Formats: sequence, C-alpha cells, structure tokens
Amino acid sequence: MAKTNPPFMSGVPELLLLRLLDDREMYGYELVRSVREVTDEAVSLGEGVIYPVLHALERDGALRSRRKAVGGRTRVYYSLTTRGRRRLKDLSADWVRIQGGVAAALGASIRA
Amino acid sequence: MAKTNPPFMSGVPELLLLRLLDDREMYGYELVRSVREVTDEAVSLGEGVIYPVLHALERDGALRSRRKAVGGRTRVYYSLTTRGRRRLKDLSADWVRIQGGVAAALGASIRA
DNA sequence: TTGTTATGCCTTGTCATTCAAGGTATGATC
DNA sequence: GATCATACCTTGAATGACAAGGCATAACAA
Repeated sequence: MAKTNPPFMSGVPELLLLRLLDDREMYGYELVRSVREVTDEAVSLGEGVIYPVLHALERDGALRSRRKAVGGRTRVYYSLTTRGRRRLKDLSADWVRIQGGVAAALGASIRA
Repeated sequence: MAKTNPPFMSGVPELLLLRLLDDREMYGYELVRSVREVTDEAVSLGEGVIYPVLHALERDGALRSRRKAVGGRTRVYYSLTTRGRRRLKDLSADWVRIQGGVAAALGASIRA
C-alpha cells in the first residue's frame, strides 16, 4: 500500500460529501472525520480538499449553509438543495457505471 | 448522463492500460479501442490521454516498446516489464480498496 | 484524380482537481 | 501557560485529463 489516497480520486470527494449531506446537515470539520469513517478508512480527505469543494458546491447552488453557534464556537452547517440531490443522483449513476466498467476490465482476466 | 467521462478518472487510465498490456502486447491506437470495449463503453480514453500515459510508463520502466512494421505501417507495441506487473498489482489493490470504500459510503443509505 | 475516411503516431495548451502546508482563533486539558 | 482538539480558511505546486490540433500513410469512393 503506497499512499493513503492514490490518484484514483477525481470527483470522488464531491460525491462523498453530497452523499453524507443527503442524510443530515453537517459541518466541514465533521465531514473530514465522517468521510474516513463511512469509507472504512479507505478514503481520507484533508481540509484543503473539503472546504474548497463545499464552497464550490454552494456557489453552484447544490448546497446551502447556515451558521450555528455551539458551545461558544461557530460552525457552518451545510445541507443539500434540490439541485444538490439531483447532482448526487447523477454522480452516483456515473460512479456506478465507471466502476462497473473498470471491474469488467479487471475481471476480464482469463489467467487462473 | 452528462459527459462520456465524468471526472472520476484519476489514475484509471494508467490502471486500464497496464491491465490490457498484461494480457498481450498492444499498440496505442489499438488500446484506444480496446479500453472502450473491455469496459463495456463505460470508459473512453482519447489518444491525448493514452499516448502521454504510455510514454510516462515507459520512462518509469513499467513498459517496454518495440517498433513493428505491419502492412507498410509502423506500429509501436508496448508490453509490461516486471516493474509494470508490480505496478499493476499495486494499483489494482488500491482501486479495489477505494472502490470498496465508496461503495460502503453509497450503500450506507438507510433510505428505502 | 481528388476527396474522404481510417489508420497510426504525436504534442500543445488549458482546465480542473488534489494535496500538503500553512494561517487564524477558541475551548479544554494538563 | 502550554498544548491539544476543535473549527474555519487560503495559498502554491503539482498532477492529471482532455480537447484540439498536427503529421503521414493507406484504402476507398466519386
């Protein structure tokens, strides 16, 4: 095993964030840990990845955010918009298709 | 369905090429068509992707090439080196792990 | 013969994405 | 009062993918 995140990741961060936020609103720092958990430690996204993606998605209208004070701290909670749910659906379908294609290629091994 | 290749592809081209060349030596133009076939049309890589990857892999010692004249044309056939086979093994393992993680995340849906 | 399509190689330029590394500030814990 | 965890964020460099081209030959059609 080389690195934690070998270069197979394009678009995956966006998909995972949308997926998590489809269940409930969450904030950035929380998402960092959640991604690790929900992927069984297979995917680990740093804050340098999470925050830019969140901002881009909000700019796109896929997410909306609200500030919430919790114990003297301020958190920025994100939740899906209708547009975000459609985007999640599309990206999921794309992922399944690509993944299936790669699986077919890898599994096409005749060798014993 | 938006584009043929949504941004889920990082590292996948390299994996697919190594996988195909593990069966038999092939040339660039042939690989372009083979990738489409073997992935059930799910993945389509243009020559602008294929050739740079082939050259990089050869520079890395993962591939070796030889020129072959076929019907007045010259083809450049690539085949795996030992290093290339190890690389294929590593990348495959990485892919399976990442894919499993994403599947766990997507499948973690409680919604009916 | 001339045009078009398919084969076969390649590079360039641009764009998007990822990531490590940093920066700021508060609360809790030692 | 020092250090850790929380919580937000940006910058810079590198990588990767891709469309769009360019070159040349063969095969075929008009």
